[in-house]
Amino acid sequence: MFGLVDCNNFYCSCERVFNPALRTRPVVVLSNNDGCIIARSNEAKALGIAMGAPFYQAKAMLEANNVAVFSSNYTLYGDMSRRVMMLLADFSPELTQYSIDEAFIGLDGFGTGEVLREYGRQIVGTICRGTGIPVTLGIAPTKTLAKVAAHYGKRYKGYGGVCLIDNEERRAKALRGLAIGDVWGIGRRNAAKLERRGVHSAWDFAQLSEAWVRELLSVTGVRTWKELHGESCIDVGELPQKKSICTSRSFADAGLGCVCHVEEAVAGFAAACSRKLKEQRSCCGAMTVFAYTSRFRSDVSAHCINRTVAFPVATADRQELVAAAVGALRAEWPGDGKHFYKKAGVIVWDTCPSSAIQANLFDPVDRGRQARLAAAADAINRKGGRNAVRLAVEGSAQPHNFKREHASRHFTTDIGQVIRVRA
DNA sequence: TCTGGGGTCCTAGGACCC
DNA sequence: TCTGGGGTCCTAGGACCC
Repeated sequence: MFGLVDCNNFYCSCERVFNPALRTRPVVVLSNNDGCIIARSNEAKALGIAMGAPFYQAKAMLEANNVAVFSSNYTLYGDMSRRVMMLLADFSPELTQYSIDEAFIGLDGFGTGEVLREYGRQIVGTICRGTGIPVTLGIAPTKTLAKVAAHYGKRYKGYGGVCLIDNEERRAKALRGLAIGDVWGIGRRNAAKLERRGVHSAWDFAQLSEAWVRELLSVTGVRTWKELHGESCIDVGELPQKKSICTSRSFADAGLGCVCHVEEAVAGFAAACSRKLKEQRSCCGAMTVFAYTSRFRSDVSAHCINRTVAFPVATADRQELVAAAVGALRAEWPGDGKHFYKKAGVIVWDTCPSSAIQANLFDPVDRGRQARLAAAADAINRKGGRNAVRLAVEGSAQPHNFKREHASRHFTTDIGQVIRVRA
């Protein structure tokens, strides 16, 4: 049996933990740059606020309904996620974190029926008491069915946060009541495709023949189909090293028009990629730098920068990545001063473990010197904070062109920002 | 005026090999 | 008049997830 632990409205719940006055108010959290609404409390959902709605369009409505609005605070959410996962790890020898707010756990050997349900209640209760984050647990013989169970667990209070699909009767009932688009692995496109063919519920989908599903949705669709039948075949597994790593951002207002500003941003993205690569102990063989103008505006001239460079030897070196990114941007910069770039980013790919780098006979870089310099810089940054020492081209490293007007504090990671309790 | 930021997997088609 | 039968690798595009 598998359990899926899913934090309810995770970002909103994180904000509520540190601000009890929010418990009776609807809450939303915005994407980077205060662009879109990406998390909603149940009360906000009830107001009809859509996932992904542009903030500026919803603003008046949010104010009218006394909705509390927050810029995203990933420092806080990441730390709260870590706490949830740490508590969860005590309940099962197999834990796979699937996203910032979700994890699968193995539940074989923890009993069946009421015994298992009671164990589930312990899990949910422990996390809620230990972190203040409400969670739902779905339990079923496959991961897809565990997702289905969690779906019902969230909707019906009577389950007490734990929903079990452990027999044929419950499976059939659950699938009959679930819209096909709500099945894990069936996205918008495929849902529409299936609807057109008269498949409206998860149950309808399960009644199709395997060959039919294979024909329409390929092998990934067949895997979902089998999972709905109770045959476990999706392996979420321990996440291996990432094959590509992207760091990108949108810029506030109309965007950036000067090469020096975009260059500063791109240098920062490359530095972030270097850090992410080192965290997973890998190097990259190539990098892509991109920047583009707003895709929503037809009144200004559009332009897209996109350049890929290959490294002679796979690297994660900050200086080397930043230099490559800046060089690529400059090589593609049009120089007519006509464009305002709304978004830019750096993708590193072709990754390999840093223990298995293929050397190059004609390597132009002095690797020994590079490694010593990087080690010294990393040591300073471990002590003095992430960007205590950085490359000049990265600029202030305090990004001023990202909007965060509704930010909460770093309650759990900065001693200067912890909650003060008055006597 | 303003519209997020990450990832993975699969397939088809083209280029190449003998 | 007629023109084979295997393979691999790469890329772009599309689908999905949170």
